[in-house]
Amino acid sequence: MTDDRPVYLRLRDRIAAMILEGRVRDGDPLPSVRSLAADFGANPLTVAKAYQTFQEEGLVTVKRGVGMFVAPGAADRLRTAERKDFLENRWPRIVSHMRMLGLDTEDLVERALA
Amino acid sequence: MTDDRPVYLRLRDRIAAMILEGRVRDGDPLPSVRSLAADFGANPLTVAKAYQTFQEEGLVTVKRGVGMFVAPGAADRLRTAERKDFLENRWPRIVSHMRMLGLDTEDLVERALA
DNA sequence: TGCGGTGTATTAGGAGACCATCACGCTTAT
DNA sequence: ATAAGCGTGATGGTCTCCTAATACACCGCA
Repeated sequence: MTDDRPVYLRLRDRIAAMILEGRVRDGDPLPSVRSLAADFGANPLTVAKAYQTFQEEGLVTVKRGVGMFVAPGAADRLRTAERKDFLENRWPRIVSHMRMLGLDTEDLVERALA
Repeated sequence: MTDDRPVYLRLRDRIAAMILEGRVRDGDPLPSVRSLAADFGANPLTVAKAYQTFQEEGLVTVKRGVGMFVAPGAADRLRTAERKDFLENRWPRIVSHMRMLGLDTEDLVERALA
């Protein structure tokens, strides 16, 4: 209801949040696909699909038979990429939508600090 | 690429924008499903599906064999509903996402709506 | 009355996401 | 050496959603 996006994308967001919020740092081990699958009530392959998107960007390194680890500088690179995507793609649309709805600046900022 | 959402939802946004921006007013005829389909390169039934979401909310009235028309007070009701949805559901997530990225919400909002 | 416009019910196709299963190769700890 | 845990590959199936093609029912006007 609240989020109808695919499971593997929500998992991707969860993993990204762990890195961006510093809950896991460079070189730290990430949760195994099996444990994350158990936590999330999902299939291990679905979790693997989420991790795969980070591997392709070199943000996590894989040691076969051991696990997945945060790549060096992953947090910075991820933050840079996410900022760029947000500011260049998402934010302009959000702004035009807000203008179309005639939303007030004070109202938005006020709610943002709640 | 830039928007992977279903066609009927993008059409819904386009129709909503026509109403919210006052390009069509109460009682005005809306583009026929066939003409909109031709413009958008979509199927007439896909357009009909977009219109259907507005019918269910009573924002457009249907005259079979004639066309679709903007219902009385549609713009106001639509604006109210869209504002509520944005402020209650979308905006909080956007704000938390900006915080995670270390972006200044207040600064961005003021620049955007200046 | 006939024609061209309208919306729409039916039906079917296709794509994507997700899960289940089995198996394999790898590494680490016991 | 053995066992346990790890990521990964190959299949296959199911489910949901989106989209499409066809055909039909309706209305207004010449």
